[in-house]
Amino acid sequence: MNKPKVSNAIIRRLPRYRRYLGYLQTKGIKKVSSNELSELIGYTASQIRQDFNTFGEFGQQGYGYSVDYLYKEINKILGLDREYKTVVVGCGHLGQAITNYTYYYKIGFNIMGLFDVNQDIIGKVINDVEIMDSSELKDFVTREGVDIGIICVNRENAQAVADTLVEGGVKGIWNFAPIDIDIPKDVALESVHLSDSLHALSFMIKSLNEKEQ
Amino acid sequence: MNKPKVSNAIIRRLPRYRRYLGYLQTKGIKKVSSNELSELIGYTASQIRQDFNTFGEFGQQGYGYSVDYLYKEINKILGLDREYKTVVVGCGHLGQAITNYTYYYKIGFNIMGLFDVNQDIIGKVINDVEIMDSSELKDFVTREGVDIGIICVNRENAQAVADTLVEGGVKGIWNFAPIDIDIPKDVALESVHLSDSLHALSFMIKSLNEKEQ
DNA sequence: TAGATTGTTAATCGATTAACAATC
DNA sequence: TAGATTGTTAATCGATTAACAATC
Repeated sequence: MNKPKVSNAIIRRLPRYRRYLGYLQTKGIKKVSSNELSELIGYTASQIRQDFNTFGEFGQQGYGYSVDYLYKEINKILGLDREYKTVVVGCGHLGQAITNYTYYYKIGFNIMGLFDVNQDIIGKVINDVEIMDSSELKDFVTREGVDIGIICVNRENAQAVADTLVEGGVKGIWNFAPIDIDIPKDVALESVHLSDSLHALSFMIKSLNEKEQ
Repeated sequence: MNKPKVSNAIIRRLPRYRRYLGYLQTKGIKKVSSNELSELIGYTASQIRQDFNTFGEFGQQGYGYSVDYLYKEINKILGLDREYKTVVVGCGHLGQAITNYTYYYKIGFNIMGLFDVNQDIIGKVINDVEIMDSSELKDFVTREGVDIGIICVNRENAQAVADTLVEGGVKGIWNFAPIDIDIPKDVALESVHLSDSLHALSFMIKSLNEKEQ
């Protein structure tokens, strides 16, 4: 009922904490202090403690944090302690890359269906999932109770696909089309704007160039 | 000499301004006020004016901003008024998607070479560029004066590829491997952490769920 | 117990927003 | 000229950092 309202800055840091804790786990490290994490990740120890304490008390004074426990708790915070039924719309290289990626690191995101409008590739099977005609998208999403739709179509069709996904009842959309799509505010939206990212890189290169001169 | 030190927040907004100004251009719109931009993009008019004035005076009091002029100026600010020699390392689906993408929206990022370690695909041609053996990467980068390296290899090999690119003398790296690579601070680095993005989406879905209950 | 490190409050810093004088 | 809108300063807000008491 009472939304705690977590800032976007913290949301962006959480997956990073998770990544490093996973790394420590593979190293067999059992315990870590905020200072050690600070050295590893690059955030201040103070910020790390503040971030964790937004969600609970996960440490032990005088000792530090249990890597295993903290990793599990952050997974819970991120909502990674469950499975998400997922579809990919648009099976070009990007769609296939994302499908493989999600398949490979399979932790909770099950690709239930692939969709495309191109008749030449409909019927093709990728990672045990058949590519279906996009005209079946809405029915499939509704029938199967799909949670997440991944949009890998072009700019022109992205909004229409998003509308269909929302009508079908998805809870979240991961958008790769280079456009800001519009959806109801009770559906989560995460967009990856590759061109924006590339242009930010261009800016940084230019800035470093100017500094040198 | 004197670095103006532009905040990361502004850097992230700049490509977005560019995107919307490009959109206004295709609509044939010649003039826009900070209030109109605010409505369109979602930032406050005050922030928009502040952002622009970090770099210069691009508007005219009582009138607004010339779309064409502002678009050109933002391109200059972003360093998009030049060409970048670019290579892609790793030609799986992701590498090919990025190659196609960069080829399709060809504005300044020329893919000069593609590299992979897989002998089965070396020699294959994508968008007029042949896939070469990764062992030739460093020589190629040095010889051709490559500016940007795009890393689309797996986590295990990403740091080694980055090292090679830096040795070859690139000015910037666009990294898609799910790891924080380490490079000298005079080389620009932009990482796209797909898993972090997906996990942020998961968090947002969970938060919206909890709000509903 | 003494030392270490968290949890948390208070201080600082930076970014965003509001307000308005300048001026087209 | 009057109206509109920028450029810019000042006020506010929020996020980060510092400090330290609590406590393992």
